[in-house]
Amino acid sequence: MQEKEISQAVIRRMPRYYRYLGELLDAGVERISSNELSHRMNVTASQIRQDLNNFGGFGQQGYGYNVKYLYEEIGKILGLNQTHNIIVIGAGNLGQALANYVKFEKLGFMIIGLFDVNPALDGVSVRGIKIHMLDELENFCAENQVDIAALTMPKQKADAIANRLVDLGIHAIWNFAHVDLELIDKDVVVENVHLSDSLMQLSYNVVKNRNAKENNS
Amino acid sequence: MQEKEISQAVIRRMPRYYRYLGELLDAGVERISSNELSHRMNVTASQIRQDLNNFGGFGQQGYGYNVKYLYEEIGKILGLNQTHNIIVIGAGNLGQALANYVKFEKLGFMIIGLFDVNPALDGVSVRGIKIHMLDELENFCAENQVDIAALTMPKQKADAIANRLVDLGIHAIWNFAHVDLELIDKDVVVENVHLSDSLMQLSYNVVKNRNAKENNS
DNA sequence: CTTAGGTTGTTAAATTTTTGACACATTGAC
DNA sequence: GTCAATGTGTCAAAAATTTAACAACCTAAG
Repeated sequence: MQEKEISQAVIRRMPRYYRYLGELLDAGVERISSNELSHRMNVTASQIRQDLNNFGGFGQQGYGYNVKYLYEEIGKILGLNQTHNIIVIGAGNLGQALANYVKFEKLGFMIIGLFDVNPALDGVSVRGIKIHMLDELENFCAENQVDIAALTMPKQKADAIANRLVDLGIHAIWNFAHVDLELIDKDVVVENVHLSDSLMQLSYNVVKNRNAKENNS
Repeated sequence: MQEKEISQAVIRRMPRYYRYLGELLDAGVERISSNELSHRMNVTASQIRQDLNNFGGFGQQGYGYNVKYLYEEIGKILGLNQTHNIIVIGAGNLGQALANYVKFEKLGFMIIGLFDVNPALDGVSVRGIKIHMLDELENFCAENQVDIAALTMPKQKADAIANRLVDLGIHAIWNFAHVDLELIDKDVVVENVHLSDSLMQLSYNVVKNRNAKENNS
């Protein structure tokens, strides 16, 4: 069905389009041209048209794009027309932060369980979501449809748990641990969120900016 | 000093090199060739050499790269040879998660204060880091050197606070709010961490993977 | 000292990504 | 109904990024 491979560079931009279209929708805007959207989003109109055309022609010449229609179509492309059940491994601050983030539910991502090894957390609930002990993982996965696992535990344990999850039939991992998971030959999709990396990128740009100023003065 | 602009694509890869070199260092490895590193990291050796050469020749023909030296040099490039003071705006779960993340300190990023509007949090400490009320922001910035502000509050307030921070002399923002900050003509470096976007990317790949399997069967 | 093997820095080619240009379809005013 | 204005989809050009190739150089063994 997927006619040709679409580059991840394009995929990375789709959520941003989705966000802006959602805002337009809330503001009651009915239609928008690639040109106007390009001004708001600070990208070229050509890129918007090119990106969208990877998935089909959603616009109409002389009219532009219907905001509601395009919003829904991008939602479908991103798989937001179905719900995804998520479990979070690691019920520390970050795990609990994810559980508390209501926004995800609006997008169809339901956090249905948290797991940890700390006995003090056993049975505790976060916004109605129960924290389980890690050894209950197998039972839980047998009784519930789990689509995505978010990994927020220390990096030392990440690899072992990732492999355990894949063997349990979970083929998508949202990885917050500060390692590149080694899942060679496994049928699994991984999305990394490396906060330290992001912070280092910021740091680089801070220092660059500071140096540029000094040289100008 | 910065001879030519280095593309953000290269900068995005530097923290990953830094991480792998740190692991090699811990493992007691003294020297490494771009070829061996490329196998471990699953990139081309050519890309490694090309990337590093943007910043100067750190290797030696016939020898390779000295792990310790290269690690330190990349650290300098990323600005990790100096400390950066961070304040976190929003002391909810995510803000507290950041405050609890010891790893950042090892990299030289010191979280020196949390801010919130919730009176219940006034004076509470997270790992020794005090939570202040948001109206103390001006005083705090006058009395402390603040390099980076992390924004973890709801998106509705993000823009106003970002502008307030810049006016207070903070020129770097680590933005977790689910908006693109509007800081036109301001002298500020922004690094976005859009968790929802990341999750949508994962969702796209999940659905794609699922479809591919169905078509093969 | 010589030489075979190994590895970088660098140049060139290939590939991917982004931008520009325009034919042609649609709208809406008159 | 006509026509100027608008705006997409798409093709081609430009720019950026990645990969390949190789000369120059270093290491280390004999």
